[in-house]
Amino acid sequence: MTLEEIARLAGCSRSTVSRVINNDPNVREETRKRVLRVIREQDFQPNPAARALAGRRSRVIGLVIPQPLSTIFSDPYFSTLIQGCATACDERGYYLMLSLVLRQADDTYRWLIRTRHMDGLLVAPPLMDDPFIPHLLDRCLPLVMMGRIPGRADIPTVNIDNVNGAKLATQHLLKLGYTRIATITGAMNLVGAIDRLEGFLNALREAGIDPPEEYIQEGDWSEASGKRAMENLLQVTPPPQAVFAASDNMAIGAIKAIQAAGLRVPDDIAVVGFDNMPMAAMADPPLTTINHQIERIGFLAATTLIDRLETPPACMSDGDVQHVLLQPELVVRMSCGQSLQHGVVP
Amino acid sequence: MTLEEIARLAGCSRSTVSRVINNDPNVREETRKRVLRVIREQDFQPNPAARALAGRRSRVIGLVIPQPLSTIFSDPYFSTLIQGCATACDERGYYLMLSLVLRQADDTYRWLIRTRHMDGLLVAPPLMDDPFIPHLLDRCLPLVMMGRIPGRADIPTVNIDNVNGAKLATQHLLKLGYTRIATITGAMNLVGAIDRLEGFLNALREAGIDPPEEYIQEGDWSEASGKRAMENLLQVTPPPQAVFAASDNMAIGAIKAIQAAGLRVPDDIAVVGFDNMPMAAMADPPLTTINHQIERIGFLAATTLIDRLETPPACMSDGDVQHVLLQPELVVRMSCGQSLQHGVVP
DNA sequence: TTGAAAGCGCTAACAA
DNA sequence: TTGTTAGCGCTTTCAA
Repeated sequence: MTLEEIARLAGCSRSTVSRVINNDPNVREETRKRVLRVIREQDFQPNPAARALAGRRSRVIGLVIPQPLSTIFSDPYFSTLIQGCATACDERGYYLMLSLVLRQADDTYRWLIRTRHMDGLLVAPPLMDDPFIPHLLDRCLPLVMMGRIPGRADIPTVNIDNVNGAKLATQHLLKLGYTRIATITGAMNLVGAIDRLEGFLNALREAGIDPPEEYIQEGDWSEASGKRAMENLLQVTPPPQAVFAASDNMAIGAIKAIQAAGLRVPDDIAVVGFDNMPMAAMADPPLTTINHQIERIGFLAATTLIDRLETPPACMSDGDVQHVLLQPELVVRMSCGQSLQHGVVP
Repeated sequence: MTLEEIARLAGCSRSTVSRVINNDPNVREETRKRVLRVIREQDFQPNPAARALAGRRSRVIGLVIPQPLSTIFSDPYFSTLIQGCATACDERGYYLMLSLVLRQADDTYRWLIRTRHMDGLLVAPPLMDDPFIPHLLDRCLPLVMMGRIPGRADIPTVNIDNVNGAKLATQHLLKLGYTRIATITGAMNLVGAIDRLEGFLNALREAGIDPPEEYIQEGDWSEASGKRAMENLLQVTPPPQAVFAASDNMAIGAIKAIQAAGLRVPDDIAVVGFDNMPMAAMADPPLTTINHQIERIGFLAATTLIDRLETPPACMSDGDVQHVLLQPELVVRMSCGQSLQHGVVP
């Protein structure tokens, strides 16, 4: 089944059918209806290869997650993010193609771009000094980052305010009266980890507190790393009264380390996480954390990219680069040592 | 950059360049070298849309996992499987496209097929009574299943011998002297869960044991479900001396339930898992389990599919349908109550 | 509002 | 072993 055959059945020309398929307004309403009926009757779907060749666009969007496959497929964070991207693509008639970066090599990226298999790229999470970015811009492949990318205001981003989120969490601990507050950071090659650490430090600084170096432990977002980091913190004298972990995963690891040492959360040490993943509410004790809309990030990023792709270059001014910054919110549960009198449970 | 331009630079015709790109043997070695040099110099990559249109094949393979996204992206099982598929595709010059099935609806599958975006499909895990399969065969989209599919010898499969794996695990428990052996099954809408239950029952039957109904608890592969199932088993009188869980996830849930009840593994109740995931070796106590090569399943399935795609229809006889069955092996650790005298640690 | 016609960049049959 | 040529099924001017 081809455009030509649909045209014959609908009693019009191939061009008209093409216009209907592409929502061109220059079609008489009656004609449009007739064509749509035939398309439906025949269960017709235009050949994507032919569309891509003639139209110079594939309607495929790539999603690049510069992390090992094992990370992508174990952290529920990515599942949620991908769901958001996929939903937006689906609504707009695009395909989302997860670009599985098998080797973290430079030429993988180049290959990705040269193949021209996709019209644009969604990338997350941003790395510090990602060698990818310059390549992409060279090749003029439209790109939306899910996360802040330092020093490049020319790339559209959709992001949550990590600095402010970490600040909210830390300020809550301060408000509860803790003064010896430690943090377990994410992997420091990621911009998000840097930002969350900054928010933590900002809050303490504003309270006139300068934490000792040993109170800042680096993790890698995983539960195991949170546990290890907490074990280190328990060795410090004096030990912290409260810990802000940059992810729920790590917060839960920290809780386990505390409990394994025979101490109680929050009575002996309070813990706050970040991300409000499903496991946070189920933890024992339920985890106080920072809620943000991960799925929405994916959705907005994909929408932003598709909008860009569908804007004729003529209408696109340089000032149009979008930077969306979503505000997170504090969710108070039990692990910080306070009942549910503050904050919002979504 | 197009074939035509490469041809001009290499001093030959477009067809010759095309032949070089497609590894056609009918090219003089000298010519081939010259063309390859120009291709490399120009960093040329043929336009995939044009290739797909002219060649009627896209070199894209779809991977369909009929499970919720949250499951796909949390169980390390899938990460490993996908890695295998992706590696094989990469080696053979194919793209692997993860088909994210957002809505588990019938028309999603139809859409997937009609779009003709991909040359073939890899599907796992097989469901009992999957409505997908008939659709696929209608549309003649080549397909390889990763897992057994009951009653359809005409579909190629790559699978591990789940029945035998479960039997090995159960026989090991029998050999250690346990007689009251229970099982926690996977989700019973999956063929693999059915098969593992069958292997368990076979082993007991051959030993002349007929387990009470309450010794068979249904889980859903997740740790939480394993915990719940084990809690049920602890209520049964007499309680089992040993438990075969159809996945490591569930085995670890079971261990936690046993320990939460103040009992010890393996002293009070022995536990055996299935899959030999990384977490199995790290569990406390380390988990006796069934090892099989998940990544290899993915690799072989993709290879099988690509071979089929590249076999001219004329050379393909109906008898060629491949059914690969990999044999799993027992890995003895501590959770079954025996030192490392049997079995193989890979 | 519609149709005719010229490609998009490649593959593959056929001819040389 | 190589070149010529006719499409693949669509989008997109341009003209009517």
